[in-house]
Amino acid sequence: MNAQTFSALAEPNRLNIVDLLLNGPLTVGKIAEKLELNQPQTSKHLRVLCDSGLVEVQPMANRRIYQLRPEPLQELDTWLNSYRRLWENRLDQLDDYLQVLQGKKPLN
Amino acid sequence: MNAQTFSALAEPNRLNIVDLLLNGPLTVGKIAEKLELNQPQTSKHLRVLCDSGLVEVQPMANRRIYQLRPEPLQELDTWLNSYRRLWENRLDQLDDYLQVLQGKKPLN
DNA sequence: AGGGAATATTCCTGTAAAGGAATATTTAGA
DNA sequence: TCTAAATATTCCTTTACAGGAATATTCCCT
Repeated sequence: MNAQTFSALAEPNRLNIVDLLLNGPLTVGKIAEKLELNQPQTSKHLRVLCDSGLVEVQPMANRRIYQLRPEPLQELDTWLNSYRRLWENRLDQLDDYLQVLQGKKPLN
Repeated sequence: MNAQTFSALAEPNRLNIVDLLLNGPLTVGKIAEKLELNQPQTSKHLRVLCDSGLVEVQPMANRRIYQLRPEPLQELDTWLNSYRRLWENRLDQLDDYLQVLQGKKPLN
């Protein structure tokens, strides 16, 4: 797992940008406006997100349109696969408990 | 989504610690040994992981045994749910393409 | 070609965080 | 109680990064 992805998402404004771009691509100006950031900071954060691969840019005349790239998040999802058993075990236990409450299973 | 989780995982040594603890709880000494870190740095990283909730500690006499806590990773998984459609769409498109190759579907 | 809008970059400053070295703390055992 | 092992904390230095302000760049439009 690439730590750079975590590093990019560790900054709250950048996390907000990513969450915002989930609704679709946006220009720098729109991002700055919606998150109440000034333009230079927004550009700088977008630069970091670009470098980490979380975002890509498509020039459209005067504007630069930023949109999400799935790959890093996909890698994150794959990485998480190894960890799911941590809570799936606990959910199994909860499931067992619920079955006990319903009288469907004897208590060990 | 809590940015602190990303912040904790953004440091490569800490990410390695988390990956290592997937195999089971370990003492500070064992972690330091396996990752070739010195003891104070290891303790400091574990402190950060504790503060972020990714890890918990259980004192056992002289030793302190660290183990993973599922909750932050679970939250991360939930957060990722919103993003999965980003690549599932692309997989659907790949699936479509494969069906075209097999002559099962007309090309639009 | 010149002006203005949208965006990127640079410079500066303050702050947070990582690593190294030394030291403090806790606990078991003789 | 004294010692040693395991771990945590502190102090110091260096580096990275975020924000603000100013400026540079790019591109459209007239």
